[in-house]
Amino acid sequence: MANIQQVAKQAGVSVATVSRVLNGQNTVSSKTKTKVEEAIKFLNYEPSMLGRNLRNSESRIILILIPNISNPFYLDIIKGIENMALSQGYNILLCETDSNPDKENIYFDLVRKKMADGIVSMDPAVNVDTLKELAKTYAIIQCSEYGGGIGIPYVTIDSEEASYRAVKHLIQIGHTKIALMNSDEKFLYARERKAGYQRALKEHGMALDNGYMVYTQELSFEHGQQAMKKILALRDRPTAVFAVSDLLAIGALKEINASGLHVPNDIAVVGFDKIDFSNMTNPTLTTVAQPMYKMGTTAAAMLIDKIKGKEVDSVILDHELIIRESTSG
Amino acid sequence: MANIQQVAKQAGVSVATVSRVLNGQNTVSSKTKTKVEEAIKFLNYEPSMLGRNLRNSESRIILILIPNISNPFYLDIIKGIENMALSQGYNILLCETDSNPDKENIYFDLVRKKMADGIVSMDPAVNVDTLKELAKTYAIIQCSEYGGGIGIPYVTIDSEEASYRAVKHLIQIGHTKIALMNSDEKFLYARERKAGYQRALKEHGMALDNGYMVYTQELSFEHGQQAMKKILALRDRPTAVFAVSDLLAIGALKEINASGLHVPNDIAVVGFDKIDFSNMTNPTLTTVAQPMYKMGTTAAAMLIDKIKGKEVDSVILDHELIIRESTSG
DNA sequence: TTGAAAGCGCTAACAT
DNA sequence: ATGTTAGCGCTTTCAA
Repeated sequence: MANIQQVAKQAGVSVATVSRVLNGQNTVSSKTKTKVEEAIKFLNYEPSMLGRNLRNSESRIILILIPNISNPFYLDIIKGIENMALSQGYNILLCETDSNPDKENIYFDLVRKKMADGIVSMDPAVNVDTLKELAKTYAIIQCSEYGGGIGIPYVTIDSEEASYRAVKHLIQIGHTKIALMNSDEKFLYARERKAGYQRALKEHGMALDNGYMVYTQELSFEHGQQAMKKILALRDRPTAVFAVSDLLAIGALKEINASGLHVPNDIAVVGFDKIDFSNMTNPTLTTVAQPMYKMGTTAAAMLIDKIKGKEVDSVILDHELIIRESTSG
Repeated sequence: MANIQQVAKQAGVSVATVSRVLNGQNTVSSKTKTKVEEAIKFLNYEPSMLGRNLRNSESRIILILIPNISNPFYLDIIKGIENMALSQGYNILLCETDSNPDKENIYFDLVRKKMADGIVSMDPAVNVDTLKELAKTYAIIQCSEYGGGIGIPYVTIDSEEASYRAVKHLIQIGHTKIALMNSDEKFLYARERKAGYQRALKEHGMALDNGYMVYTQELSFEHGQQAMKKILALRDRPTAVFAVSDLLAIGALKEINASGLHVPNDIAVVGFDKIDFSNMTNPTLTTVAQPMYKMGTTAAAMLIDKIKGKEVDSVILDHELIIRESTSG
C-alpha cells in the first residue's frame, strides 16, 4: 500500500506537490503534474482518508438516526439523504436506535468522537435535552419528527393541515363516525394530527367522541391490528378510520377483512405516509403522501450547510392526499 | 475540544499514560488512573477516532453494499449486520448501488481509501472481476447473493432445495400446472431456483413447459404485476405460481385479484424471503423463510474475522417453508 | 512553481 | 508504573 511519500519519491518531487496534484490545485506545472500522475498510476496509489481526515479534522460522514429500519417510511428519506450526501462527498452511517436512549447515546458518541461530522435525526424518542446540548457543538438537523422550539433546524410537513385534509375527505364522502388511530401524544406529530382531526370534525359541526380516538404504542402492522380490534368493538362502530401511519392502516385493513367486513363499504380507511406498500394492499390505501425523498435531500443539504458553518432555517414541505380504493370502493 | 495533550497536562502525567487509561491497560496505578479520569471529566474530553484510526490504520467501518434499499428483504440482514458490528466496535456504512457499476466503484473506493475496513456485498450485479481483484487485498464477504467459485466467502441458503420444497408443496396440494416467476438467469440464485423447480416437477413426472417460466428484470411489485399479466394470458392457465421473491408474489397477488380471480382457489401463490409484508397481504402469503437476521450477523462476524486476518469459510443457513393463506384457502 | 517542515490526535516501542 | 518519542498519511504555511 503506497503512501504519499513513496509517490513523491517515485515522481522525484515533494509530498507537497503530490498533495497539490491530488487536490487539483492549479499551481502545479503540467510537466510535474504528469510526472506525479504517472507515479500514482505506477504505484497504484490511493490516498488514505485516514490521514486526510485527521489533518482536516473531519470525517466526511453523516450519521442518520432512525428509530427502526423496519418502517419503510424511512427508506426514501434515507435514499434522499444518501444521494445528496454522496454528491457532496459525504457518506452515511445508518444508525438504528430502537428508540433506546442507551443506543442513542452510543451513536451520539460517534459525533463526539469525530467519527461523524453531523446528524440527521428522525428519532422522535430522542432525548431532547441531550440533543439540544449536542446541537450547541455539533451540526444536527431534525427530519420528519422534530422537537418544536428547541432551536434545532428541522424539515417536515404540516401535520395538522395534512390530517385535517385527510379527515375532511372522509367527511366529504359522507362519513360522520370517524375514528382516529393515533400514536402516543408524547410525540409532537401525534398531537398535531389529532388537532387536525379535531379541527375537521368541529368545522363540520361534528361532536368529538373520545372513544373514537385510540392510541398505539408503535407504528407497526401488529399495533394497527390490535387498535382496529378495539375500534371494531366500539358500541357505535365508526364507518371510517384515519390512521396516522400507513403501517397502522394496513394492520387495520387486515383486521377489518378478518372480521368479515368490507373496505371501504363497511369501513373506509385512510393512512399516512404513502409508503410503497400502501399501493400493494387490497384494496389500495388512501393516504397522505409525504415527500420522503425530498425530505431526505433537503435535510442532507441543510446539514452539510450547517457543517460548513452556515446558518440554516427550518423547512416545511408540501404533502398531498392520495385517494385510492380504501375510501372509494 | 480538548485533546490528549491537554488531558495529560491537566492530570500532570504523560500522554502515554492517558492513552493507557483510555484503552483500559492495567499497567496504570489506581491513583494516576483517578487523576486522569478526573482530568478527562474536567475537560470534557472525548478521544478522537480520527487520530486513533490513523494511528491504527483502521476505520472501524464496515461497508454494506445493497442493490436497492427499497426491497425490505435487506432490512433484517442490515439489522443483523449492524448489531453484530456494533457489538464488536464497528459501524456500518450503507451503500446503495442501484446495480450501477459506476456507483459500485465509488463505494469500492471507500475501502481502497481506507474509509472502510471491509465489505459485506449483497449486490448480485456487482462486477465479479473487480470484486475478485479487491478481495485479494481487502476483506470481503458475500451475503445472500454470491458468485460461486470466485473464492470469496459467502453466507446464503440452499436456493435449489428451498425452491424444490416450495414447488413440491404446490404439487402435494394438487397442482399440476405451476408457473415459475423468476429473475434473470444471469443471477446464480435464479438458476438455482429454476433448478429446484424443475427437479420437483421431474420428480413427480410432470412435463417442463418453458412457457410456464416467466422472467422479470427486477424483484419488485410492479414487475410481479407485469409478469403475472403474462401468466394470466397463457393459453393453458397455470393454477399455481411460484415467485422467487415476495415482492414479485405480492405483485402477482394484486394482479390476480384485479383480474377477478381468487387466491388460492383459482390460483395459488408462493413467494420467497418472508419479508414482513408477506404477512400483511390479503390473503397472507405462503413463502420460503430466509433467516435474514442470522445471515446478517453471520456475515458480519465472518467479515470481522477476515479483517482480523483469520481464515473464514462459507456458510449455508437453513430455510423454512411457511404455509399461509395463499396456498391454503 | 516547488520544497521543507510543522502538526492534526493518537498509540506503542523503548527507556527508565 | 510512567515518560519520551517516533510516526501513522495527509495538508498547508512559509520560504525560496
